[in-house]
Amino acid sequence: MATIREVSKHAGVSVATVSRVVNGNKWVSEATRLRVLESMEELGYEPNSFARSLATNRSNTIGMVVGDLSGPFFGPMMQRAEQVIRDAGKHLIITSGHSTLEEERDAVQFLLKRRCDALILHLDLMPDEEIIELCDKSPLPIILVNRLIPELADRCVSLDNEAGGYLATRHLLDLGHTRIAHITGPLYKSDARDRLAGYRRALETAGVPYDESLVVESDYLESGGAQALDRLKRREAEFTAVVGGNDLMAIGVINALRQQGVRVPEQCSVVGYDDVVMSAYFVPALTTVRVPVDDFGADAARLALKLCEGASDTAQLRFQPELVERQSTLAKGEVMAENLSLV
Amino acid sequence: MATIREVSKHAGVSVATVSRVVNGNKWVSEATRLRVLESMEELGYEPNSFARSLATNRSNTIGMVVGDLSGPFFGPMMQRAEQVIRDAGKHLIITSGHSTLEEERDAVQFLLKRRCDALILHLDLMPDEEIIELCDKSPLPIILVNRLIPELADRCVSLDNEAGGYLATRHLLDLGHTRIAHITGPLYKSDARDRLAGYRRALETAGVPYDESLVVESDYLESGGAQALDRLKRREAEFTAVVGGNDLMAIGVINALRQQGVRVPEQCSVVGYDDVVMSAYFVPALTTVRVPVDDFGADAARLALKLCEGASDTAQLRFQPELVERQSTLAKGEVMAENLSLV
DNA sequence: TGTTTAACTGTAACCGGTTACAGTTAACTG
DNA sequence: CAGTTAACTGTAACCGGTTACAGTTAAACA
Repeated sequence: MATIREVSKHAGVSVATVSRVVNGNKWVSEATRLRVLESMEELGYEPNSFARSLATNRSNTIGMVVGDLSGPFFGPMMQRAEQVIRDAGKHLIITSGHSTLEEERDAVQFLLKRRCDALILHLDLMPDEEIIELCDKSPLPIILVNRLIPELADRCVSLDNEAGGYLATRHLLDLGHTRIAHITGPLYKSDARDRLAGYRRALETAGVPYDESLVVESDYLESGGAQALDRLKRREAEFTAVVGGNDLMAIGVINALRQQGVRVPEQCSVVGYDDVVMSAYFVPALTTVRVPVDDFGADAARLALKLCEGASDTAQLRFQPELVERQSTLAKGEVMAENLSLV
Repeated sequence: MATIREVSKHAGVSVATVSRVVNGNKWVSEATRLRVLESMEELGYEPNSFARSLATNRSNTIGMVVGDLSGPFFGPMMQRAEQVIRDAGKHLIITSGHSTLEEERDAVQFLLKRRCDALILHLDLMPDEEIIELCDKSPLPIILVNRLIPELADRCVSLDNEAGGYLATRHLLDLGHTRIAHITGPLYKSDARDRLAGYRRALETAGVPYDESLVVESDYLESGGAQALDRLKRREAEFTAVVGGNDLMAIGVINALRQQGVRVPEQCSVVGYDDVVMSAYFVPALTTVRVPVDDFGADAARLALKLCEGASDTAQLRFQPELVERQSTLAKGEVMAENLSLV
């Protein structure tokens, strides 16, 4: 592979001039530029990215940490982010946090060693303080996705989860339901707490008393949805609708209800959260809260690129959730059988 | 950030010695090693990966091209590959081919410029000859995933699609079906052709004549499944079962059948291909052919790492498909209504 | 005792770019 | 016409590692 010195010799100019041509510096005469380009072509010259990075101290790489490379949630986010970053001529390195704190730290350190130009992080488990310290210490721009840390608000791309919880619950209230169960995600995660807060606000606004026995904390997994339903049953809770903390748990709930002979949505309405691809295919198609993960990806990438350029006038990026009505919810008036009791 | 020279000064040794310690070279006395390690610790030294790459001409990076970062198919593959590669202390750079030939070429060139140590490619559109030429020209190891090119067999991690097509069809034959439609993927793709070949072999083996009018070429998309069904209908084809070229088309077919009032599996059995996550959740849960994409990822990564180390004694990695029986197929004896006719 | 050899360490030349700085024109200004 | 400036080009130092080679020491061997 040809080097810049070979090209410079071939074209009869200095290496500096070749470098200028390669980097589009304007102080090169048209004649020289053409001669150099010709030589480059002829020798099949490709700049060595290692040398370039060493000299400029920029890797032209943006690092990304996601919880899971295979989950339905992150796919669209990565897709759009990669698109944006590649269009800018840079590379995206993705690593997975695998949903353990240790792995999350690892993944971040891994990317830092790699001297990425910026980092886009989706961290589930790392506590706020640790992230704040991380941002303070590292010299490179760091973007947080799907998480709002007040101290770093202008580095966060997030969704208003409180509003999402409100929206889901409000939808059921509007349908006439008043006994509404809520299966939350792990409450050490802020998104789960926020959704719960939205659930409570919706009830309050509608004048429906908050009933602790209708709320179960779970784990965002399908199996967790089924388990949570089991706990509600043991509590002898009565309800005609369920707000799932995410789509997977909602699907778990529906499957478990079905096994118990309860028909959805006729006897019990269920709302999900995330609008994962599968939700549209599931039967009954899931009514859910859409989280614009793809926009997260695109905006996080754009923000990262901007910060790489040295910009600092960043505005907080906060998205509003939307309700997607499908077939898993029904007005209480249309409930066919008597109210559901799992006792 | 401390450099190797600062560390060497601090420890009172030469840069060569520090480098030896960092790289685990054995010709260093224990005392010196400890002194150097202490200095490294004290100064918070981290080797500069650019400089290292420049000097060694290795990037410690493996590049991967997939059709789509967000699809259900590639997720598990990336997940496992990343795991394996990170455990080896290297990085994975993933780029997406976005299902156009132009983008596929782009993605590959992008990674080559980056001077990855090896490439793992899932190419849908690039013709065999171009890939062969690519492998001949580039000095680095290239692994092909989900594709078998005879000339490069020892570089391919693939599935026996012919066997898969056979398996799916055989399953339906075993259930007593004889009028079995097949909706193929685009026949310029070898996997679609192979599955079709398997379909034919199964019929032949069972003594059922091959009927061209039962085969429709489509596009691997859900909408394509519905369209294909439409074409069968217009042909006035009669059948009691369908072999889908992949899960998405199978789901498209089932949804379309349902809209026409045909019940699945009672009136028509449908088999998918891929065993995408969604298939288990779909109602009826899809009977399908499992493609071990996660193993593709892991094995491709391992193979890539091995080739990086200079190994050359590679054996071809060919997986056998498995049938996953779920609820979308039923014995013909149990067909409730009369045979299905869409006329 | 002289010679070989193993164990360890250092010097300096690379790897292939970028870029500060200096130098050379030629046009332009006062 | 001297002085300034814009346009262009080259030299060489630098980025921060790796590693060939040479040098030193001390133990092992003949």
